[in-house]
Amino acid sequence: MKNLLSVLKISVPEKIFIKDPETSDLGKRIIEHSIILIDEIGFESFTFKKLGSKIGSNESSIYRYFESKHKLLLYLSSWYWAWLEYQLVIETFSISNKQEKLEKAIKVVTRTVKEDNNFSHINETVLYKIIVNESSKSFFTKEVDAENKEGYFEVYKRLVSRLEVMITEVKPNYEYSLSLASTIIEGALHQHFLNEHFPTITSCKKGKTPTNFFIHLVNSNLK
Amino acid sequence: MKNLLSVLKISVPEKIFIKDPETSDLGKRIIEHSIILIDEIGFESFTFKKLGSKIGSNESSIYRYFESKHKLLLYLSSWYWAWLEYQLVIETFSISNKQEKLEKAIKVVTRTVKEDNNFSHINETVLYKIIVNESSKSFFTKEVDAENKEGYFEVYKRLVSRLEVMITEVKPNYEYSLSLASTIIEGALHQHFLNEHFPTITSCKKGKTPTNFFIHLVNSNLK
DNA sequence: CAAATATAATAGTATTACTATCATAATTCG
DNA sequence: CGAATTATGATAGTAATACTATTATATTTG
Repeated sequence: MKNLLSVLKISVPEKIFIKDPETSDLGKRIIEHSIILIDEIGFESFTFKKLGSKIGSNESSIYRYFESKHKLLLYLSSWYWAWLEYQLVIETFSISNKQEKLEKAIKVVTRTVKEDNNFSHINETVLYKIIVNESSKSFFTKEVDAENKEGYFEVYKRLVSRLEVMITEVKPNYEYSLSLASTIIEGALHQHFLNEHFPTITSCKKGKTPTNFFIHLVNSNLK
Repeated sequence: MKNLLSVLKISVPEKIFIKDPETSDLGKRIIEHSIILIDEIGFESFTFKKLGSKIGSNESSIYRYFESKHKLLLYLSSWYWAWLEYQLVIETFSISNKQEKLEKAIKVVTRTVKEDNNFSHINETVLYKIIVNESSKSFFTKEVDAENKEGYFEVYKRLVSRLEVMITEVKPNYEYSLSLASTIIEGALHQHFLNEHFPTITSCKKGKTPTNFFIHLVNSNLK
């Protein structure tokens, strides 16, 4: 994976940023440390001023890359979903058995990101924590519909669609494949959150993972 | 329902408020209009100052009821879950067939709140919209664990537990009943959100409701 | 009717989420 | 190489936010 990604670039919708952070050293430091800082203090308390002082740069310089911290969150989310999509595609590509392929897909989209793949400045393990805890704030806004029209959520929607296709392959006449796909992806994040903060309302603990839960759910559903 | 609730009072954990808004006219107006205003402008743009001018009262007076707008959101969420719990209990109480009872329970917790039951100053239809769009912000914070210890999420967790009990009644040896219960409750909100904002990634449209989806899912799962 | 309590009015504070301007450093290109 | 362009930094400023504090005025209760 490391080798492949050294030639590929995770692609995020262009309208999300003013200047592509991948094109400069400062840009990369913005991304790298925004992930760390948001994880540390939470998205609400996160400001460009604080980030600036963390990376020894200026607030105004960060504004040259992102219009607002909301746009930065959109960037991080899109990046994560694109990265997951990439993994989904390569890890299922060569599997011809439909059932097996779907099972692998569920594994990929529901597993906890624990190891840092660090082919880049982005720490995926920490980014994953942000996705679990903060990413929904990127769409629970009054501007969702306008931003959706601008294509800000394309990557996420494409990932759901890819999973949906695999579900439909296994059970062509199933009426709720899209809802099942979106439930798996969002539900896995939610179960991870519950495991960490509200363990009394999740079965996912001691070896029982969200992956186990969703594979079991899908298997008995599509039989 | 209207009659029963005129003697009952929806009970919200006491630590959430400074002064119980149910005990005064101003308090009730705060709740009534905060729901309308949050729905109108979104939780981010909502302020006590704006609410004050809407209800012809003063910012400082609202602070005597709630420490912060975050606490107000916790109040509204708890109120909603308590109201749902109440409906869950009465609507399933007399059903002795376990399968049928569970199905009714899923209906109650996944249905769209469309009609206003207006036994009180609270418009449940609008409150439901807030739950779909804003309520997750009440737990996606750096203070969740501390607030969880204070009991702020008790009502929500109790609702999940009640559903879990009914699932276990139908299939005692099922390993993931808690995760299934939490997935149904959170997942239904998510599907409602998708239906409104990202219709391309949900099957729930034109007569196909989140209720249909989850009932189908659970039925084929627990068979 | 006095005392207690609730509400309103006003002021003040540190911080936020920016925008604008100007200076300086680094890069590119003829 | 030197000029022009572009990127970054420093500073200042603004309206709004999320409060706290104080004092005044209603309203309720005993």
